[in-house]
Amino acid sequence: MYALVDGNNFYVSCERIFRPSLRGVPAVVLSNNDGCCVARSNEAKALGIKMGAPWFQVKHFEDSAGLVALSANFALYGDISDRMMSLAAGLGPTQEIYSIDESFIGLDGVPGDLVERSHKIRSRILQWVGVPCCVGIGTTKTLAKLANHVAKTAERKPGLYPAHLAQVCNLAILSHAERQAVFEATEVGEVWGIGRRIGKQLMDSGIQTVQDLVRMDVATVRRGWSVVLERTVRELQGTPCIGLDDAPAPKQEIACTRSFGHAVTALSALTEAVSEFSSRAAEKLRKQSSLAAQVMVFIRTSPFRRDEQYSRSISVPLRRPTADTGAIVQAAVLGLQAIYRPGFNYAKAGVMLMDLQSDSIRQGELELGDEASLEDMAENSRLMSALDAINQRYGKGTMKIASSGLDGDRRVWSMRQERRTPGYTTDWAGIPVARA
DNA sequence: TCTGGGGTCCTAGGACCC
DNA sequence: TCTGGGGTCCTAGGACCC
Repeated sequence: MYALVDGNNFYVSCERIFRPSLRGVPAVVLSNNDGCCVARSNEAKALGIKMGAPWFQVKHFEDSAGLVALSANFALYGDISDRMMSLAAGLGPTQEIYSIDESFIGLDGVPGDLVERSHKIRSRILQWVGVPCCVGIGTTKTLAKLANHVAKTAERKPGLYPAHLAQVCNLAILSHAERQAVFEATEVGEVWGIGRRIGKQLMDSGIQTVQDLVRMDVATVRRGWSVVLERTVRELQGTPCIGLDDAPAPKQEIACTRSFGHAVTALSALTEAVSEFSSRAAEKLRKQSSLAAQVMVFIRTSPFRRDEQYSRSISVPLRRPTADTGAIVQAAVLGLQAIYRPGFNYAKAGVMLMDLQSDSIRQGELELGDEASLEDMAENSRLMSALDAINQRYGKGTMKIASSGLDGDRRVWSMRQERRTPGYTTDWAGIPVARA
């Protein structure tokens, strides 16, 4: 048995903790670069604002409906997430943190009434952290996800589902008829694992509701679609196929990519950006104690513009697996020089570290004399530890590689973030002040 | 004018092996 | 005239997730 605890409109809810004036009003949080709406309050949803809607298309609601938009404040969301997760963990013996606002809880062996227990955890999270969340319970992770959807939707759109399923929904204790009614009221596209593409294919072949999908024969699903969809159907039928992953493996690739605040044409600006992205990626790499054997760099123009398009990437193998910022930046910049073409308005660039391996395994090698020695490598590794320690203690970017540009204002490629709230819980200067 | 970022898994097809 | 069979590994691309 699994539960899924999921924060409602998570980023907006985080912002509302410290800005009570946002409660009850339509509010959205924008993606990086203030580009798209990535979180919407219920009031914003009611205005018809879709997930991922470009900001410039819904901006008019600012005047007409009092819509408030904020830039993403990931330092805040990450911190609130940690607090929420530690309380959610109290629901059962095991926990998988699935995303910034969701965790699966393994419920095996939990005594008593699961619904009552979930309501308690839910109010504790609301009271102690300030984030409203919903809990879905089912015999498989896919069913728990579905139950969570029901719990949220029953709250937001009265009438679609029975009112007693709002906030906490345990599909496993519903009567057969009640569960069937829920399945019939839910479109296949809402199911975890069914995206736009497969959703449309299913609809086209007459499979419209979850009930239609559950009734399908798994062999037909496998033949007509894939083993992935077969797993989803089995999970909906109550056969667990996806286990709880409470000790996630280290990442197999690490990326840092950004759209620019303004189009960039010069190689010098791209070099700054690529240096910065590389060094951030290298930092993440060291954090999970890995080494990278390859660096991929890409640059591209904006597909939304009429201009002539250009998009290219290149993989640069590293001479030996490394987590050294200098070596990774060097490789990325070399790659950039190889793919750069003058005359284009570049909108985005990125760096990905690939072929990751643990830093506890070192490939031995022959000393050929013309390359950095093992002593140099050890030296660099100490340098990186010092760099990370300084930035950890005195704040991100206290020390950085000079090729990423020194003067913040002249970095034309920096992303736009015009509406960001302070780091209320992560920055001394951002702590809210209460006045008498 | 203005459209995010960071991941994972699966499959098909080609290269290569004996 | 007539040219095998059975594997593995790698990669690119597609689909999905939040």
